[in-house]
Amino acid sequence: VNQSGGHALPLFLRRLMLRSALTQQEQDAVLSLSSYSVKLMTRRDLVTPGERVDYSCLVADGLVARFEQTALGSRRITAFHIAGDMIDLHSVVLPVASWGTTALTTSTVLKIPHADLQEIATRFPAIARAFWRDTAVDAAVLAKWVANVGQWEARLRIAHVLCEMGRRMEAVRLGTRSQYRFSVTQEQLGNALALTSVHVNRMLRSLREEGILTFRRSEVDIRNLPLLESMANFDPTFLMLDTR
Amino acid sequence: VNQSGGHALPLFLRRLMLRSALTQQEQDAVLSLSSYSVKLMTRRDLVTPGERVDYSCLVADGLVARFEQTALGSRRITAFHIAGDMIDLHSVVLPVASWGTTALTTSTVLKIPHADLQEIATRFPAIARAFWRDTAVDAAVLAKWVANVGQWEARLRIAHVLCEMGRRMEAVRLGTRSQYRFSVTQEQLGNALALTSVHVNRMLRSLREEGILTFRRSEVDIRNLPLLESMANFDPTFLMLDTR
DNA sequence: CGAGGGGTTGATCTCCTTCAACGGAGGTGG
DNA sequence: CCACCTCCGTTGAAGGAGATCAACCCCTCG
Repeated sequence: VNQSGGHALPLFLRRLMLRSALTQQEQDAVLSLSSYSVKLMTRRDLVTPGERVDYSCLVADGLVARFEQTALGSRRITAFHIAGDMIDLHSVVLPVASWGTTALTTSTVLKIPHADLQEIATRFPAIARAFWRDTAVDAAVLAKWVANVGQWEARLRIAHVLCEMGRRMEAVRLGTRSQYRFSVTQEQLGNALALTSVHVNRMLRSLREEGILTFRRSEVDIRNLPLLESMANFDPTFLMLDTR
Repeated sequence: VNQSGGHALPLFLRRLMLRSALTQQEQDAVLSLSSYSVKLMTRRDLVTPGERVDYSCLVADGLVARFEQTALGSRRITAFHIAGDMIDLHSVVLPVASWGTTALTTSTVLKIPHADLQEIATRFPAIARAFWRDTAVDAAVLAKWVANVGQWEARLRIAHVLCEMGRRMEAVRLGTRSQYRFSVTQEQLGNALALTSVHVNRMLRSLREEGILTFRRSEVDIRNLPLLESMANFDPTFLMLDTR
């Protein structure tokens, strides 16, 4: 109960407060949530699709993906989650998730009982609103992905995701918007963007050859961020990371 | 205030209650929400992207689409909304929407002030939870779309959407899961599915020639629903329309 | 009756997939 | 400590699903 990974709750609170104002009392309630920490190896599933859960997962460290799965077992990544992200806040109100979550790298995750989340949401309407708001932002990001995957050619899709991740990394101080660690394989990146790993590789090469960015050994280094953002038509407002 | 389109609130309440249990008192609170009804012609925008709104939109009649828009003006449909759908419940907690909404056919929409929605959500935690849950289901549907658009070839994407709309139409008694009115042009359907209208046309033809379904003059008639659902890998649970 | 939007079909082109091979880095066991 | 193994990245060649371009049709509405 509130063992290691103790940095995650403050991080989560900070993210909540980027989007919602909370009183000191409400902040304390969030910080005193009980939790237990779980360490996951690469490729370990955290939640399998259709499973009933009674806790939500807060990433303390590492990289976790949310995915859809068909009856045949094929998976499609629909979201990447980094430290400070509550992956499945949704499950508080939808305990039988339609999606699954899996660790892309060795990760530490805090499991927080639904009962506790529900309790503080009921006690503090502002917290309920903050949770609801975070779920709404999540939907907005997914809507952007639908548009992104459906609308543009491979290079621009890759560009868009790398812009998005940069902003999110920066918001939790895991790097800057143009330099950060992103431990996905080209295969996984392609899976999320509806591309084959072969084509992801070729497009990364073309971006590299044009001096726009490099992506080697999990390190993203965007050399020409304004160009990348403009070609991807990237507009960060949908992330709701610096508004109030 | 609560003029015509008066059937919409009961429809909305029924949909909420498919997913959440509410006491009589809570039900009354939902039904007595104030609203004013707006009639929209085809291709009229209801909310433009980036606009600040102080009301949410409940579809009473017609077909409304939610879309993403780039700086250049190109649009991508990310959701279809039918009677009983609260299109942008999200905007209660995110008043500056990142998306827009537009009428695909002549439609009637009830605008419900955020202040009122917020008020009943604060007064009744169960209603707050029901709203939050609906937002979570919306995210789940979007996640399915990400996977659907990214994963399968054109025929199967079309099949999947037609299965989805059938279930939703049936849930609000606008038809059956295999026969319903869906007033989108092939252009709009393609826009939502990342396909050109030309290719949508060809795929609909191939589905028709194989006796699986017809889609003429806005009327969807699925002749072989089991086959369609299985080829699209359609699993209706993500819609949360018959669970509790 | 004319105009315009949407549906239908054909021909060509292209972006991306598929298949296949090889290389490099890290990890493991002898 | 080195050999082996496996996963991932890299590159080439060929094939295909869907886009693009361009007609023509039908229906509706003014």
